[in-house]
Amino acid sequence: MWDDAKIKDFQETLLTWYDSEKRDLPWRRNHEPYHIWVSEIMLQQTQVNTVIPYYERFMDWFPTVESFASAPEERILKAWEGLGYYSRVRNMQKAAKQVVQDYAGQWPQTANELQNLVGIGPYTAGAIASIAFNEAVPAVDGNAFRVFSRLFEIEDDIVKPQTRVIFEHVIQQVISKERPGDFNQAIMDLGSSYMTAKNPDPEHSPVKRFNQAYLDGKELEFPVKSKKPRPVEMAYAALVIETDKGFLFEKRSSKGMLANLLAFPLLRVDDLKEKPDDELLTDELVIKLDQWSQENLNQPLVFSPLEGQMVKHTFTHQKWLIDLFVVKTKAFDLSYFPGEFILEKDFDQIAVPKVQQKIWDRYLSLSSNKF
DNA sequence: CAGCCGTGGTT
DNA sequence: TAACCAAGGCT
Repeated sequence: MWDDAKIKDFQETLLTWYDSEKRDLPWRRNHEPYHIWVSEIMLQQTQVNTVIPYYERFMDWFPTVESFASAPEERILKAWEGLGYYSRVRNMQKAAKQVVQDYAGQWPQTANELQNLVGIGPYTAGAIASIAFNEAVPAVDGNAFRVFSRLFEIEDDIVKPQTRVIFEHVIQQVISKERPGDFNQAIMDLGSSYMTAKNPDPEHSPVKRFNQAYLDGKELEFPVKSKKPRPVEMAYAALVIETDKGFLFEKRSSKGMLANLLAFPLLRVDDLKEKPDDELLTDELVIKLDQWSQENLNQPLVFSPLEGQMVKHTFTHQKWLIDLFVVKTKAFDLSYFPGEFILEKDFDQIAVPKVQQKIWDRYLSLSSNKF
């Protein structure tokens, strides 16, 4: 471990660099906890350039924590459309209601208390506490893992949850007690510029003389990170049911993929083998779908396979292979089905996940090709 | 703890 | 293309 003089040297070197080179980001205009919070949740597993336009629009739509807490669910989901990990925004609204009701609109000011809010874990609590309230606590994200594993040649696997605690202890030793928020943000800027995962530039880094891994010629050996398994392939049938009142959307279950979002009904067909030409066995499947419609919609629909290439969509853990089946019919009673008919002109009012957009695009191209 | 939860960009 | 990466948290 470094001695006090080296720690002081590191802090001054880092913060001097940060003062002159820090990125101009919309959530760095002030230290409002609401602003910091929104940006930190958006930035979870999401790149800065992706977040910026979402952040600007979010603040336009929901200028205060009170306005966000009272917004309709469809509106907050729409604000999140395309960002992914949709439970983040639903948890955000729960947390906002906690702040408004349990804390009378006054945010808790320590990392420990902040973790009582839904969706705020160790990293986000540290980030908000240090940036908004100047508490000298670490904020261990992917950048911090990358930067400090290299500086100290820490070989623990960063995929393992307990490794975070090791890094917190190290960072607690070197963090600036005067400017903890700037210190944590400087580490993030460093991790996304000179100390990136794949093409780092340690030679020109402001902290290169503190970078033991670089000095030893082992920059790319850190951080140590075990590999994740490849996505599991799953076959689906997507049902495009068009009526005089609009297309049928299903409100998805509150658990699992794309929870609570609206989408065309999707049926797992994992017991059916794919044909070599990349299609499901449609004859068998059409019969199953007809049965499904009778049992779930109380409506004897007869589906037709929409011939053409299947839709493929890869998530972190799953790869979906989707064939389309269509039927045009008269609107029917939806009392026993969790869903609704939506006219095409109203599609832009609801939040749809990427895979749903792909299915719609494929439907449009295939059905227009017929004529 | 290990598995789950989206999307867009890069190589 | 497949694999990996990006300001993680929940169960």
